[in-house]
Amino acid sequence: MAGTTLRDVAKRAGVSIRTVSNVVNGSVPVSDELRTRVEAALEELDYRPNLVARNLRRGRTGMIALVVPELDVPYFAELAREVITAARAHGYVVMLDQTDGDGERERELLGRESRATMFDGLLLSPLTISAEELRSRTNKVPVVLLGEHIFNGDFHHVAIDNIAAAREATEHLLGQGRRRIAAVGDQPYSTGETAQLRTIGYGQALERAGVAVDEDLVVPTPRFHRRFGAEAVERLLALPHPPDAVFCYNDLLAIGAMHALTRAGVRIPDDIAVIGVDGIQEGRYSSPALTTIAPDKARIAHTAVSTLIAVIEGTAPPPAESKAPYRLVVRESTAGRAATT
Amino acid sequence: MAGTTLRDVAKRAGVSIRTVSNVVNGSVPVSDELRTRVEAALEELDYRPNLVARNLRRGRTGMIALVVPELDVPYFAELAREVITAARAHGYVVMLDQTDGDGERERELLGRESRATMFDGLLLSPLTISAEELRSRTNKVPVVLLGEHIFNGDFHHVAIDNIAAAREATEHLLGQGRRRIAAVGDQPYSTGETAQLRTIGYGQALERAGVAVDEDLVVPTPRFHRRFGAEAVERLLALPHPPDAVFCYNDLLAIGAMHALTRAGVRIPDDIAVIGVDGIQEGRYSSPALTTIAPDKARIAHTAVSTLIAVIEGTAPPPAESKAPYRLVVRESTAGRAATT
DNA sequence: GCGCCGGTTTGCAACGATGCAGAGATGATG
DNA sequence: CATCATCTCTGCATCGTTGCAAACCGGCGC
Repeated sequence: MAGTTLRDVAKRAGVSIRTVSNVVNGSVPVSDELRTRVEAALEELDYRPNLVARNLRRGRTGMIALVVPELDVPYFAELAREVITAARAHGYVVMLDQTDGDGERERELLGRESRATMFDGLLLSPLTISAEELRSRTNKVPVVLLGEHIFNGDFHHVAIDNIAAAREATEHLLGQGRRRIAAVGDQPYSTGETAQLRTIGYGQALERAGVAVDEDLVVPTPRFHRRFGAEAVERLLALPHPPDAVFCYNDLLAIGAMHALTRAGVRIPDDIAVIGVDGIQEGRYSSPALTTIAPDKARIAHTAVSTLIAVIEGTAPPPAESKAPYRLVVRESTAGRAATT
Repeated sequence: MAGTTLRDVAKRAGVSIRTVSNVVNGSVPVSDELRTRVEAALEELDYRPNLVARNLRRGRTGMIALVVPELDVPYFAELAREVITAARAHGYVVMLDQTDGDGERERELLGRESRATMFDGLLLSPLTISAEELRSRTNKVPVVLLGEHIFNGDFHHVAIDNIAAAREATEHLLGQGRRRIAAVGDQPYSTGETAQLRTIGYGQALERAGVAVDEDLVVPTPRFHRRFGAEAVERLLALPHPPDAVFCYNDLLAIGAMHALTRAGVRIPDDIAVIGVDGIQEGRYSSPALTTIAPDKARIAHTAVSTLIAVIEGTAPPPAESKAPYRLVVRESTAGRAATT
């Protein structure tokens, strides 16, 4: 059952192990005669290098780990796709794990029993773990963070400018003449930093437009899932003065929100406009199609992977946050039937 | 940069390497005195076992690979989630890769340069690779197939009964009084086996109901993506006698179809009912919510992982196909506003 | 003919861990 | 008191590969 080893091939070809290795790796010149013999033997025995042994010797595995909260959340699935693609372009493969938003699981990653020694580096999209914990527990494994959760200068990290993105989203709604704009997805507690940034951006836009923030219109949600978007909308519709637009902090919330609005007989965007963040594919084909702030996931993945590999190779500049580009994609949910894309 | 090794700890604690190993693994009894000393040293030096070395020695990596066509397709993302969870329960981690439906990529997996030696086993959701290719190239890596693509007896494989599932979907529509039922997603060429099975089930249901198959209503699509569902519907609506229901071979097609129908002003389900397959979360919050045949992904993942591990450990029965359960989830797209879940 | 050179080929050690068998120490047994 | 069993603890070999440096070889210049 065990595979063919260099030794087997060497014996068969009548050369030293080292020569076979040289042929396989092509790094050192080998005479035509031996090369031919060795190649024949490789073929006959169907040799496959044992990568575990090679990795041990080389001190590199060619694997990075990507850890996201939930893979069935489209944003993370789409991001994972890009990360895998980017990693492949650099000759790396990706081990994928999910934390289910469980802090324990995130901590495990860095603990004694973690598999961290199997990876050259770690891409982490943290949900609940704090900066200090991360700093103290990082076992010298190169880490690049995805998303905004931790923003002190200790880690490389790649994210969009959440404040600006939220501001733009809100301004887009204001530009449509909306004035009672709800914000769905706030998380006013320690691990909700991304959400809090978006609330700040939302507030900035309102302020600049001279619109007062109505606290009733800022609805927190425990997670960024469809059902919480729906629940939030139900609460908003029950207000004495319901909103005329809803800025959801991600597309899933927005889709849940639209679902609830549609059920309630509210017309989108005529009565209430909806905008999300994430640019997931689902939003293109929802009814109505969802306007969204779409981060450039390919760029995020590419930057994150490149940075991580630079850290691995020791050629990285000091930790810094890298702002990823995003764009406003206007579709039916805010623009009426004249929409695009 | 390199981590602390057993040797370092041994030196520090004044014991042999082997003893440290014994403490770490806990397999062999160690006296309290030494244990204490060793544990202190482990702590002080922050020792982490080098898993690459351990794997080399043990001949196991504790990793399995999951290869799907596209991770940004919700079905695969949701399945991947379950696979990762199931694998974790068995102490395995998952390397994830995607083939983009590219046969070359699938073949690479099994080629000389593949990383297969890094995994104990492979879960493959094949899209284009043929049974023969797979058989001839499999390098003794334990493999379990997901989905219906290959169904001869050479491989373990886990899937729903596609014929029966398609029949039930169609029967559900028939049961609603629909008679002109379109089928969207046929793939009448060599690598479209799953689709072909669904077409068979569709035909069976019609036949049993005494409804003739109208070839105009069977629309092939190159892939199972939203846009092809939309395109198919556009073609169907252009027919002299449009359908009164659409059975889409997966949920993404169905969502694309509903999008196109809604845009065309067609009422769902009043004018045309829509049903999909896959039971993705997206369908719960689409407008209208999508009726679907939902395979039990957790079961599929669990069965696949268990089987794979059995193969790895040499305790597996001979290759067989395992039929996974599924259920019909009725929502608004076929049932009107009285829907559930 | 000798020494040196460049290009090949090789053996040995090492990556860091575990399997195995044996060495010590301890206590029980006759 | 000698013998033996038991329990710890240790050293060595090994997993399959690659880095290193030395050995080898034919040919060339002097």
